[in-house]
Amino acid sequence: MRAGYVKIGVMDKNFEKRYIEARNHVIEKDFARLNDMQRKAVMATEGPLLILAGAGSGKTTVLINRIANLMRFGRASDTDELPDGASEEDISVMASGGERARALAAFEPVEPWRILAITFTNKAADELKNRLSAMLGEAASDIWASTFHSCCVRILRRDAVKIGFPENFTIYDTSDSQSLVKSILRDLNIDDKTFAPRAVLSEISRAKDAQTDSAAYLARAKAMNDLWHTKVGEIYCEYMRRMFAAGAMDFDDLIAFTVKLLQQDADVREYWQRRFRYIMIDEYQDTNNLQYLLSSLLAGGWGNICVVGDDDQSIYKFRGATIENILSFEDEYKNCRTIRLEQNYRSTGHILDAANAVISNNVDRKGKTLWTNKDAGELLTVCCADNQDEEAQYVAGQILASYGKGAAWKDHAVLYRMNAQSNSMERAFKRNGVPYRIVGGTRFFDRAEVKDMLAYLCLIASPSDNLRLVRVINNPPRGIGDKTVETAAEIARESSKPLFEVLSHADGYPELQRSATRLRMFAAMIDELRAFAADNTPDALFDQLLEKTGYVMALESKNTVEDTARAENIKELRSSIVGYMQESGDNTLEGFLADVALYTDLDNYDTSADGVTLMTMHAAKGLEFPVVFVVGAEEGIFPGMKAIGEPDEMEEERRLCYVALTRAKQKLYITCARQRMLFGHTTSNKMSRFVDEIPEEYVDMKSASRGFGERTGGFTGQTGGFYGQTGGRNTYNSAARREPERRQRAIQPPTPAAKPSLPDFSLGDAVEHTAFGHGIITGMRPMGNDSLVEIEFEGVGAKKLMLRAAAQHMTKA
DNA sequence: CGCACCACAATTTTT
DNA sequence: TTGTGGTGCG
Repeated sequence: MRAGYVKIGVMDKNFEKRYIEARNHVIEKDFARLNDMQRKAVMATEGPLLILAGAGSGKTTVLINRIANLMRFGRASDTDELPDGASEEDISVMASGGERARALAAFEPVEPWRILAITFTNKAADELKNRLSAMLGEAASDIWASTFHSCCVRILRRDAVKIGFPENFTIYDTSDSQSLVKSILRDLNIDDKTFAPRAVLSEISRAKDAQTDSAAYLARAKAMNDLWHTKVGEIYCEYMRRMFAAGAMDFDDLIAFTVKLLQQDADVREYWQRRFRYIMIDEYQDTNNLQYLLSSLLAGGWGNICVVGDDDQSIYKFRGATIENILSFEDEYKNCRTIRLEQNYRSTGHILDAANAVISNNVDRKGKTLWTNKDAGELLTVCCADNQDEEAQYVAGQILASYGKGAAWKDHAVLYRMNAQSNSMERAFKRNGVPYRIVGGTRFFDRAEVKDMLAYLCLIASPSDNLRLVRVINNPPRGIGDKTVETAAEIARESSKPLFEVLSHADGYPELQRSATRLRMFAAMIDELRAFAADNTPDALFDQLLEKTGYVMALESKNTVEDTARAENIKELRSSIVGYMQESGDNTLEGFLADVALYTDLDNYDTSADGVTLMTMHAAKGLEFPVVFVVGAEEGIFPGMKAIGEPDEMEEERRLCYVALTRAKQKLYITCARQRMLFGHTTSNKMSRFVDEIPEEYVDMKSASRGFGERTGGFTGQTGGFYGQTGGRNTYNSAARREPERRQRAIQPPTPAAKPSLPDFSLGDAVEHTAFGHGIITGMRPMGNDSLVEIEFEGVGAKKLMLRAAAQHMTKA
């Protein structure tokens, strides 16, 4: 009981209660569209809050509405306090509703810049920002909605000096770190087989996550007499030394140094703790130790920390996420409230039941059961194909049929465990004329040419960046060989001058005599560009850079398809520079470079283009599609080989399965292949245990096999299917079970060779296609033992299809 | 110094 | 099977 309202309380014991009720009523009205649990989460503003949000339960909606609540009503929805001068009249005004009621209900509305919302990906942060400004307008732009990393960069930009870094520190991405480790290995004469850069880096990363600095790491390894770890410790030390010398931080450092800064500097800590009154963290199940420390440090002032997550969707253990953070949140924050969001708005009943059934096999979880108001919907379809090509053909066939019934291509997604599995899918889609888009693979900022140009820009911005210097010094070729660079680097190290300095005065070193002119010219060019950068905007600098370095010229002179694509990418990079300047209003090169290292998401897929989405199950997290195909459901693929026999790993795979299944809104297919060729070897695997974990009553079993249901384009005529008939869908293993039919099927090579004759279509034929409708064959060219046909479809236009595949979905009209 | 050829390995991925 | 990285030759 606070002094402020005691006098009123004495006068009327009920007043306080009635006031709060009226106030809550007003606030609730603003969030009437939420369900009870969601609203509860929105209105619980004070203190630690754990929101366990199941897949598709409207998590982001809750986050956004919670922020809206804070900004409109402050902590009114979650406090017993009454404003000074609260009166009986206020209650009646609030009861009457309207704008005045809302104004009265507000209790210290929160300024937007006091709210921090942290996500993992730029995409999620952008989505949050967009939805916030849609709901709250202009004021939303002052909310800190950012990723862990960009949040840290903003904090570090202010005080990096306090931990010994220049405020314009550069950020190394993973491949920068890799090259740095590689060059360290070379310089220290360490074998890169026993000390694979990747493994070393992940060890360093783990050390950083545990807040073990390089000296401590090395000391401990030495004390334990562990050779491998000692060597890694040495590499770690050198790595940090060079990072520091270059004024660079890697992704882990951004967080580790921010944590360090906050831990050791009370002024800085208090500044931020005072500033952020409300902190929200999305995808909390994906946080690692450092991120946990960061969040609790930032929340240390007001203690208003709200974490949102789903322990069942924790699928990033391999990159350091510790599920313990969410599992132990309630122990960590004793006065914590926990709210479960279990109503799912995404999927139909059977899909949810299946997902629930699968995930219930995990032991280590908070426990949650999704439910829905929707109908049971269609049964899941599980389909076994003979091999991966047939599997892909089946998927393509189902999609064609679905498209034929009016669905858009982009309503469909194909999810696989490994990127390598996309190949067969891609081929099948090409054969059948299904437009598709692959998400993932090599990202824009990982392309060599883009990295090259960025390296130039980094070098211009900071002369001490040896790593980037080495990358571009002979790119395009300038007659400066590795040997020369090596020698120059040696000199630089011994005289402890920046490498760039040595190049500028190359004539002064006899060892560099031979290429001195070339080195000097390179240095002069960079100097010139640097001078240009001083009084020009980054986009102008970029143009200048392209011209001076001759990079694009070198590409154009080659004139192959790849090089044209590279030139395109460089243009794309230019537009991202312009984009940065427009969006941030900042036109410094340093600003752009800092941003770009964190913004790898440039090829964020445009949802406008209509096409089937192909991606890994990991990449699908957070997305949804009306129709989802989970392919490669085989032991050894999914769950992967590495997980079998490892209970923890298996649980993670199962969570991945849960994520995959819950992506589907209306229809879910699970497919597998009896035999699969992967990495050049053919294997035959059992059906995934995850399929077994789905109760049979939710599943329609099918077997995709040549000779069945060809014309219907998807074996839809075969209800029950092979395993349905035998009732033994839980075990198909050609070694263990010996029905002749099965063996025959497994052995029979389902190659086109088995069908030597081409389907009977010829030039000029009118055809009726499941998906594309009526058309005329306007072209036909033999290709291998197949034929490439060109068909002019009415309303759809010309399509190039492979005859064998197309014939499965086509009749002569 | 550039190019061609061979060996080798290959979950999952964001920042 | 595919992509990458290292080596050896012209």
